Amino acid sequence: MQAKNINVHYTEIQHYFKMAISVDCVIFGFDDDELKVLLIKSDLNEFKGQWSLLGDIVRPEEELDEAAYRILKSRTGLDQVYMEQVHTFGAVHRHPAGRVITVAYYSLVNIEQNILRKHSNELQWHAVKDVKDMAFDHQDILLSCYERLKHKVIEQPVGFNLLPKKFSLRELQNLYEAILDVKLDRRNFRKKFLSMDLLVDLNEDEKDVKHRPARLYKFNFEKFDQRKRRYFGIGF
Amino acid sequence: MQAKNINVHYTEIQHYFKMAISVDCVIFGFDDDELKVLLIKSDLNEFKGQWSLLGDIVRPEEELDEAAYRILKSRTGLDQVYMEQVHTFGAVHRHPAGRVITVAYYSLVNIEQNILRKHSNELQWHAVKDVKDMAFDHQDILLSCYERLKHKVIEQPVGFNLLPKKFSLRELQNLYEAILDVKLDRRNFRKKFLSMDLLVDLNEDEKDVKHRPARLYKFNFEKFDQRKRRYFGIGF
DNA sequence: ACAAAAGTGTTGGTGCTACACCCATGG
DNA sequence: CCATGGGTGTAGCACCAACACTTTTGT
Repeated sequence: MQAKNINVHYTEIQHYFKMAISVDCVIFGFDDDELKVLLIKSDLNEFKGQWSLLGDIVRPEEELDEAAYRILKSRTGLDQVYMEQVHTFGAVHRHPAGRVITVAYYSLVNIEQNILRKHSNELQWHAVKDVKDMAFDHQDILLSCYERLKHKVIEQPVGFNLLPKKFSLRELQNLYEAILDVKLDRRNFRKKFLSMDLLVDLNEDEKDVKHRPARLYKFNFEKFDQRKRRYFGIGF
Repeated sequence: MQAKNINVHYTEIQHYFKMAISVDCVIFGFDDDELKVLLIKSDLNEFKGQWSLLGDIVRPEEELDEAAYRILKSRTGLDQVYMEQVHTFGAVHRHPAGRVITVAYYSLVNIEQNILRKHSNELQWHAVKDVKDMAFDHQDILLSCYERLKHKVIEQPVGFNLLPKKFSLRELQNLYEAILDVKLDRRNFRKKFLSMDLLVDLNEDEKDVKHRPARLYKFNFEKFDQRKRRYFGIGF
């Protein structure tokens, strides 16, 4: 039997318009030297008391990215945020309300400048490595976004989105150590970043710290964008 | 206004069940030292004569991966094929029949052992770099899958899925050169792959070739799987 | 003065790049 | 014997990992 093809027999597809699409946002932050994720308490009976990602149905005339951004903005008040689509989850019974297929996004925000809209205990930051027993298949979604982030952060300078505009090398290292779950050598780490020549020395030091203050830097995104990417050799 | 949240107010979502989900398959093959993609001629009026990817609606009780696999199998007859979800495309008017959101997959098949079901000119292999003017947003989908493949092939041994079980180092190098669109040094390429110690020398040579026959190898997937992955340093 | 974290160089090893000649086979 | 592609080694360079002591500041 030849499979019908939507791109051919589209007069027949009305029958199939019975699914819903949602987006789920894995909103990462970095605080207290830990990678955090913003979760909301589910009040579905099926998942009473469990935590879930921030998500919503995609509206009929709304783009997927728009929907994800709408959720992010309505919850955090933030704009201009790094966001990336990761994976689409479509297990038949993943949602109790029916066939709801969800597109997962992650985004990277700076927790410090983020004032949550509703400062309730319905919406909280959780350390990624401590999260468990999430509602729906959200644990899988979180994991896949976390894996993507781990991967991304070593090949693109996206980690800076989790830090304040001004940061010390120590904070930057703590960020990488938290995300990748590794210990790095301080001297090698500094050498690496300073030799890339993409950090701008702000001639300014940390304040209100109870030891020798560290030098502050910002990342030079313009310079990075201009630089041509080298060929990345086969490596597995 | 607070956004409604599907994970909370699901009694209201019936209203939204008006979209269709499809999957589109970017089926890559390698032949004649070129990366190919399997396309079908669209017979929608809107796209008369243009080429499109192989896709279909996801059935109500069907997983996304299942749907993609069904399409692949029904068109190529192949099973046990490498397949990976890449991205979901949801532009509001991307399909003339209504709101159809599509999940893009790519897969890697060995063209030689692949006998197309219908040997018609409706279904043909095209050199990836020559494809243009595709139906729908399929050009974008193809591009995103191709970019993903380029990326994947340098960090995971997926390229072998495009080759016969037995292959020469020359074929392997041609494959990488075609996918990455670069020229590689032959000696360095051999050194690299042989030193990884993941190719099994089959003690067998090419046949029916009008010059010195090359040694044949296979890839040792078991050994690769057992090997622990080294830490992949920050590099951008 | 002490505690705490910032800052700094060198060495050895590994892996990448660039490069040219002889070899085996078929015709 | 000629044409075609197969097969091989070395040297320089860049990058990475390992490693310990001095400096600055706050208390």
